[in-house]
Amino acid sequence: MDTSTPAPDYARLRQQQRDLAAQVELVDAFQGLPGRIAGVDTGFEEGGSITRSAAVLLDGQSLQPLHSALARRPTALPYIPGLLSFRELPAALEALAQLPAPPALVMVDGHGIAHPRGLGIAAHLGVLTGLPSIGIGKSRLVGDYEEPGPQRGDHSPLLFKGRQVGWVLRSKPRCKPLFVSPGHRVSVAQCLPLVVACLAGYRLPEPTRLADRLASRR
DNA sequence: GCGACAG
DNA sequence: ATCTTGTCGC
Repeated sequence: MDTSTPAPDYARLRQQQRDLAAQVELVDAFQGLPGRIAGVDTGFEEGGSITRSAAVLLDGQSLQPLHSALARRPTALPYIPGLLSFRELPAALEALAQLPAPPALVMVDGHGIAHPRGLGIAAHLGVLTGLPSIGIGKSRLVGDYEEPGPQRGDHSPLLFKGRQVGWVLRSKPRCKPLFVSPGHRVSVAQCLPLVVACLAGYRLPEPTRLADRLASRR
């Protein structure tokens, strides 16, 4: 008999993204710096057959890690640009749910609304959990922009289909810029200062940097 | 048809 | 994302 998994219906997944994108809220759910911030990132083991997600909870003021969690799952889908969230979200949500306390904001490695259909992994995670979220991409998926200045903090708007979907941020001198976009319940204007406030001398903001260490390296 | 394309 | 050590430059 055939024990293989049925072929994923990519057209269905894309339609699901359009439906969920309609639920994204780009209005700030809080003011100032949240007391607890979570960072989420995903890596792979065994040549890609195992998906490994990490979630780290940090104190929003000191940026010190309070707790961390790991989740492993058999990889269900291949990597397809634009459909990344369906591949990484199952494990990422599991890791996030293992944290002892819910964060007031989640920073995810990947894009927010800077996506072909407005639902990058950070936006997808935000809509499913109801939590405010921000996407931190390390390279461009969609949008046009001017190269930001060389100083830490220099930035320029990321434009897509006639509107601003995020920012391109020089988080560290001599390093490639970061692509910052809101996920859910955070405004385009506020996602930038929130990420800048989490920078601690590295290219990636602390939440995502710490989650990356657990999901990939160590 | 051709080029682009998160992790 | 992952396979992989040392090495050049700031």
